[in-house]
Amino acid sequence: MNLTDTLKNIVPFPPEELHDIASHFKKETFGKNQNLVTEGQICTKLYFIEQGAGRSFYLKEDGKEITQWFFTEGKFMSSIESFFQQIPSIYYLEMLEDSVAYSITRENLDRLFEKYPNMERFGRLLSTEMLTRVVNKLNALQFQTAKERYEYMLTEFPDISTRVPLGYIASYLGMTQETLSRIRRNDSKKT
Amino acid sequence: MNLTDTLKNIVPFPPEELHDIASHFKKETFGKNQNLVTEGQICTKLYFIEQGAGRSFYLKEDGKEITQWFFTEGKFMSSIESFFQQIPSIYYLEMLEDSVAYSITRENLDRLFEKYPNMERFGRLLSTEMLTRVVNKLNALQFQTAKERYEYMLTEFPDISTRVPLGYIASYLGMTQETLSRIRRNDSKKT
DNA sequence: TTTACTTTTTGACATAGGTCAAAGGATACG
DNA sequence: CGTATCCTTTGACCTATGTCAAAAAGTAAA
Repeated sequence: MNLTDTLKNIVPFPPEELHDIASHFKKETFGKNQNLVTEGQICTKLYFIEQGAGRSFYLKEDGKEITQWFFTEGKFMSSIESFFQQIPSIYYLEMLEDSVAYSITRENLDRLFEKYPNMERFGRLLSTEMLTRVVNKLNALQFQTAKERYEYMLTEFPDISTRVPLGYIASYLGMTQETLSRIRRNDSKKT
Repeated sequence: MNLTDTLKNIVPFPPEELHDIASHFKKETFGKNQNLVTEGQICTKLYFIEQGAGRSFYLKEDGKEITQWFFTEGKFMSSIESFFQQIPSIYYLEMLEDSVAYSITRENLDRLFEKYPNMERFGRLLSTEMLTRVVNKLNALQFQTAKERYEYMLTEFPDISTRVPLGYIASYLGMTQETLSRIRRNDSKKT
């Protein structure tokens, strides 16, 4: 799950472009529970996760954390709206495990967009892919029962359920921790 | 709300590019309740709505229609996943009023992507914009009450509530028609 | 291994919103 | 106009899921 392979898989960049692009990413390591972005900050970087896992979440008025998305190895992570529109983030970005990531700043990314039409294409394909994922979640939330939503989540993030606390998953699915716990109990009974 | 102005507002195309791009769109008119795409078909076109309104929806197993998105004047409409990945659509596209649209095929659009880096950029910006809209809806559905979801909808589609049947809006918001009717009643009491 | 802390499970109860059925209102058409 | 059709509202009742509180299980630190 390294960066250059991931780039190549989406757009067939010529080697020299690929090299130039990759050189604009900077390796960073993060500890478990470390925040990359907090509410109100402008998210200045896009991260590629080589190893580890993270999430985006926001705080409701009553202080409860609502998980918005999970990010794992081989995926790009950012507070998308904040990063692309350079506005204060309403989300926190938090690593859930010790992680290794490669980051690129907005300015550098924009330079790459200017320089390589392939890179524009990459950006377009990445955001349409993300769009279809988000739409899938939307469909799950719009009219499915708590149990069906949990099943959707198992297909979207097959391994996350064993890697993060239950409550994070529950809020991601728009239900309480207690409800999710009960769903799991019934699942294991039947099997 | 015409096509060339909309294009120009998103990316500053030079006039000759703009002209070439616009010439690949074909004017089409549709009657109220006409379907542009039905379930199982591959969506071959992207539509720009100059006049009118439409929606995408899917059928649940029990036959109920679930509205997924509304499209109005000045917006692009398509079964996004089907159009971009050329896979059978799980959604219907339906016009809700007599409408005028400009359509472009996937092949022609791809040619424009090849020809003009500006066009790739346009595609990228369009999909990030759509992404943030979808994320907004997601947040509304994930942890808000029926009433709050209705309020979200009034900001996202200010005029749609007077243009389409109540049931279409209710399913868009993940609630029943009866619930939405009750919410509206209480709203008007208080005002 | 004892202590402290975090996460998950369980139980009792409350409630928002769903379901079903029927009655009103609109709108369109012959 | 009159009648058929569609859309919205209302009422009565029900259920999935939320809330609150406590117990249990798991993990880490000392």
